[in-house]
Amino acid sequence: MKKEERLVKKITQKSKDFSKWYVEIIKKAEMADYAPIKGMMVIRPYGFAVWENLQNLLDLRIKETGHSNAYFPLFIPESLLEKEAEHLEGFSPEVAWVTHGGKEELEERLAVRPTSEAIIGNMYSKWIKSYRDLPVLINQWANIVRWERVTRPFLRTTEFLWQEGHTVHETAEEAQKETMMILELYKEFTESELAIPVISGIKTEREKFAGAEATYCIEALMADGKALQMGTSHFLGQHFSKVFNIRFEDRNQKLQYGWQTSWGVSTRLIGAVIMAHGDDSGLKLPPRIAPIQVVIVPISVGDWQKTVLPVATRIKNDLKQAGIRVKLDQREEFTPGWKFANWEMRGVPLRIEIGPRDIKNNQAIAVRRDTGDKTPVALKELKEKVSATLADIQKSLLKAAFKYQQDNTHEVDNYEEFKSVLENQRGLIKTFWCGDSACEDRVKNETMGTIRAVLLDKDKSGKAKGKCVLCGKETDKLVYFARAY
RNA sequence: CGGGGCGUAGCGUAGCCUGGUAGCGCACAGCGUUCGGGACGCUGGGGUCGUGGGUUCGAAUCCCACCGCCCCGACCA
Repeated sequence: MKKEERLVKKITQKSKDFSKWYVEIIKKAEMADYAPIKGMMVIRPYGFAVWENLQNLLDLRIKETGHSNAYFPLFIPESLLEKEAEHLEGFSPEVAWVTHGGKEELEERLAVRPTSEAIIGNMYSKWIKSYRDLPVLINQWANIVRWERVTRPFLRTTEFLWQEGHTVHETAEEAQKETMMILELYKEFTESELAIPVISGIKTEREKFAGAEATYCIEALMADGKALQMGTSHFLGQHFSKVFNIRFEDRNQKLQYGWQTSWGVSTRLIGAVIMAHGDDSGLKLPPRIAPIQVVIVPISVGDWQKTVLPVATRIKNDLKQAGIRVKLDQREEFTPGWKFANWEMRGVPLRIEIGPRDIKNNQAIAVRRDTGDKTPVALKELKEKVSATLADIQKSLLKAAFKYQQDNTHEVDNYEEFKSVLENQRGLIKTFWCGDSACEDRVKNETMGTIRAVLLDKDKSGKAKGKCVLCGKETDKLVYFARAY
């Protein structure tokens, strides 16, 4: 009871006003703050540390699969951006343009990159001459600007950070294989590091990336029942290689256009982590990406500086040596109770309390952020217990998120039920769709639901055929509908 | 970009209708007592009342324009 009162007092409840909760958590946990420019935010040190952890973990995977990092220019000449018509049309409403250098008006406008296919394609055409130059497997970590009308911290900001892979291959099969490999890599990454389960599949024509042949995606279900696109992997075919003239002489001495892919995830993932795991007490960060995995709060009573603090310090050093990101909060201006609440707000996965009573018993109290469980742990076992508990928290966060996803995935076979689910419960709707964009548009107009992904064959698990939820036509397209961010 | 709502200290707000010294809580600073779930007392600092213009002797308050934010639609990682 007391606990609930406290929470109500401090932050908006997640269930009561999700949007407000989300923004409040971000500000109070010092993840980010609004900048004095519309739609732009400052990622504060705590939030940026999450990004750095996430980035490192993903970067490792990208490199393990044979890719190298590089960096391309922020500005893209208009003439380059114009080359792929569909691409330009898709992005032009949200491109920021540089028109002046100092006082001089530029002869050609420069786009602030909304994505880098164009500038990278331009460079690749210079570098690729032979099949021996392939595959080109390059990734870049960069900032992107898209002039969005509606923005939200992390989920959609005018400028955001991301990673974009751009590869070129000899054959369509190879490029397709790369596209799918990255899709799987993203899926594995979000599940094992962010503890967010995702659905994956292919986008419809309507939803695919401007200029791509096919867009594959991972999508996660958020706590308000809306779906969030977490990452995309595009099979670009030869669209860009044809317009940027990326040609090579193949093994039969014939000139061929390269087969390309591009793929990316962004700082949006941080927003997903906040929404997926957070609760009324604040953030819950998965241990794998938490800037602080363990916080030690000494109980500052009596001559604690002489009795408690040395033990707390020793614990800190032990854990640090074991490779755990640990912080000892020995500030005197705050009471233990305040610190408990504060670190919970910031989502630290595990707290260790140690006071005079514990010292006597040669123990400390370990408190889990995910469950709230308090367990006394013998000091000599602490290192092992902490490591094990962190691993368990990571697992249980994923498990809880997975359960939520399952509980909110509705298999539906008629449109009445479809509408009612989307209206009342939201969540993911798994159903058949004929493939006709007229049916897709009708759903969007009537329910605001969109097709998040068309399931790939391997994920269909037996359900090969069914009837379109709208028109009733026989189809093999099993899809997920949802309202989306 | 349409429809609605809101801008007063870092945050949450009172005051606006009926023009006349900007107030409160939290946070912040200092000192002291505290400290096992958001401590308490005393003292103190902090305000272009979103911005610009107008009306008026006088504007947070009335009028106009603009900007920003939130919600609901259209567009998107």
